[in-house]
Amino acid sequence: MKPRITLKKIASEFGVSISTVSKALKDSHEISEETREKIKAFADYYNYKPNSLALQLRNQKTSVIGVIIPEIVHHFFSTVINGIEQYATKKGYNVMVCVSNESYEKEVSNFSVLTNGSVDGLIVSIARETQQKNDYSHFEGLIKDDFPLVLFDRINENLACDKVIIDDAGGAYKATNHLIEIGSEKIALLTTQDFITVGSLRKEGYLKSLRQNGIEVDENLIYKIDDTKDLYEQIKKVIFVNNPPDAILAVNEIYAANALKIAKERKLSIPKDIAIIGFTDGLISEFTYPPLSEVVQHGFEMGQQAAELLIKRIEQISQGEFRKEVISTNLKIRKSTLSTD
Amino acid sequence: MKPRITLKKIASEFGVSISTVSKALKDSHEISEETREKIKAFADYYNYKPNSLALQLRNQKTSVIGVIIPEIVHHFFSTVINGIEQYATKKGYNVMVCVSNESYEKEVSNFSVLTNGSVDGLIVSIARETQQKNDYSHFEGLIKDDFPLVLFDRINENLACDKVIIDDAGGAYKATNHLIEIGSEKIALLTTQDFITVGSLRKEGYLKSLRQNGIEVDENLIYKIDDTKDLYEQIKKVIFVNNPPDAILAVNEIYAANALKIAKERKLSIPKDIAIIGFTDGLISEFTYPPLSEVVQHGFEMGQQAAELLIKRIEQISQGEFRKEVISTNLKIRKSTLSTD
DNA sequence: CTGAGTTTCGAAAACGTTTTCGTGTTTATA
DNA sequence: TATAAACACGAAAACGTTTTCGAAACTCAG
Repeated sequence: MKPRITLKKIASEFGVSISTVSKALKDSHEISEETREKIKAFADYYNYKPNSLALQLRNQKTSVIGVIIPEIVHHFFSTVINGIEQYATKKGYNVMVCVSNESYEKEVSNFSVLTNGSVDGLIVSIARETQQKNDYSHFEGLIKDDFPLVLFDRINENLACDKVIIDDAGGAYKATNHLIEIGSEKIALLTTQDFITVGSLRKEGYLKSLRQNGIEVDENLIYKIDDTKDLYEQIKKVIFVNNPPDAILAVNEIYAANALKIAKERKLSIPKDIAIIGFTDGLISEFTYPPLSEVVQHGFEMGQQAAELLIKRIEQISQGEFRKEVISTNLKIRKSTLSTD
Repeated sequence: MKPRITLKKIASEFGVSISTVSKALKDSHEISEETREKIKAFADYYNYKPNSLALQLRNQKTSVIGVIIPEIVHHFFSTVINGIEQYATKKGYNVMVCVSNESYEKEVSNFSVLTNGSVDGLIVSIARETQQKNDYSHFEGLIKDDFPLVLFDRINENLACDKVIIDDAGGAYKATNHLIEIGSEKIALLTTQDFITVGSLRKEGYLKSLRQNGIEVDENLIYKIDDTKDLYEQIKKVIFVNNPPDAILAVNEIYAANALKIAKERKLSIPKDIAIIGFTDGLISEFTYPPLSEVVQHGFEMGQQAAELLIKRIEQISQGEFRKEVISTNLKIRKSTLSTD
């Protein structure tokens, strides 16, 4: 690669000092019209652009925000990134993305790479393994130094930083209410293991709705899916039983889509025999048969919010007092819960 | 944010020079055991880590690779990023992602932001608008300076740089052959507008298969979908006609899924009345009813290949002679083309 | 012609690091 | 005891930029 042209080279070209060149290029009145013009012409010709590393070092500011997510091949997370990216770009920031791959160790290593001066702040959604280990020392280190940090979706309540979550409990509550309204009585919940915060929050919303509607909670109807094992087999056990549930609330799209598929394999009519609704963020729901009703999670807004909170921290527009933004959900009713009687 | 600790601060703490501290921390034999130990202990206690900006500036190397993609909320592209990220991480590089949003202007601005010293090289998939305008001056500027650059998927043949594409023509050829084998005679092609290279390559494969099998090409069966307009309405015109095709090859998953949905709305039996296969990269195909057959594009491998090519350029392992890697596709046959007679 | 003011530029510090080279002190050897 | 070698450290340059401050040189009024 050809070395880029620098102030020094331009300076030596004209036998002037570096400072003169710098000022000339910034149209400083300190430099004579004549000198200015010739320097600018030359710089222009050689397509001079200030080296951003040098600027970042001098200004002690990178204008880059780091994002660490558990996976990137995931509609929800990529939607959030999109929101982050868009807001960041608008504010003159760039985005550096790292993937923890749900691994504690990779998350820690991402932390150490990103927080050595290369980014002004960090937006993180916590890896599964970290939630499982319940070890947040890498976060605490940053927090101690007041490093700008925003958590989203997979958060930890005890960490002192800005957070943005979706209204998990509320969404599950609304969805369960909806199922009850259409006449469901035996509603199974397909949720994650307990240590995944969003899973347990959604479970709470489900429980709240049942209680309010006077439906007794049956623990046997609550299935905690292990994401590291075969989903299909686990969900099969929900539906291929003697007395299957008449409705399913799934905490994500994949669980819901699998449930739908399996229900059809069991020749159940949907939603007549079994209604299905999922927390869904992707494109699957629209194209299943019947299309899946969903709790819509507004990932894009979430990303924007996260970026806004972070940038306000970085630029010291907000100080002290950490905020927790809750992105509300809404129901999109499709044929999987809409009985067409 | 608390300022991070630097060599200078450590030096002044012990009344030694910066160089001494630097050497001590690197276990240089030049420094006495005693001095070394106390400096290391102190640095450790204050969690010293070298400022990466300073290192990058000094070493003239950022160990960051920039990626510019048209969209990020897109299964294929995020899969590619995943491949890039994984390979890059393995080689000690970080990834900076920018989204052009299919816009020429944003692509150009991404270029100028990323190529001012903040990345060692660039991996790009060209924006739709750029392909339409056919203006590649921003690429040519980089190429003139031998800036490490790799194009993937949406490439331009005339640009002198490394490229990695999938075997678009081959995939379409295989898919069309498959449709013919199962007895289809009137095969519609749902493709993109001509300026999208992958679309036109896939069309070529389709045409080749038809010709080889002695089927006359009917231009009326080739539908060029405009992505900026309503897909559903456009695809409806393919199927809600007097004599609908008995097979459809779609150049992406969304077209295929829509076609499937619409065919069912028209009460066509799949694959009996109409077989459908798509170039698909996402999760939809598995969950439609019937599940969609697909030409599998190996996005992850593509990302890895792109990263490998780029890093070899950056590290001057490869020089001159640009390479063009072709990632082969394979067919995944599902019920949408598998007649179960 | 002198003093003040203006114009035009350069030196140097600063950001944080690494590395080469030099220098002073101590130790060992003849 | 003189000399060489080993040891322990510091100064300074380099990466590329911005900015403050100082200083020449020039202009102009009195």
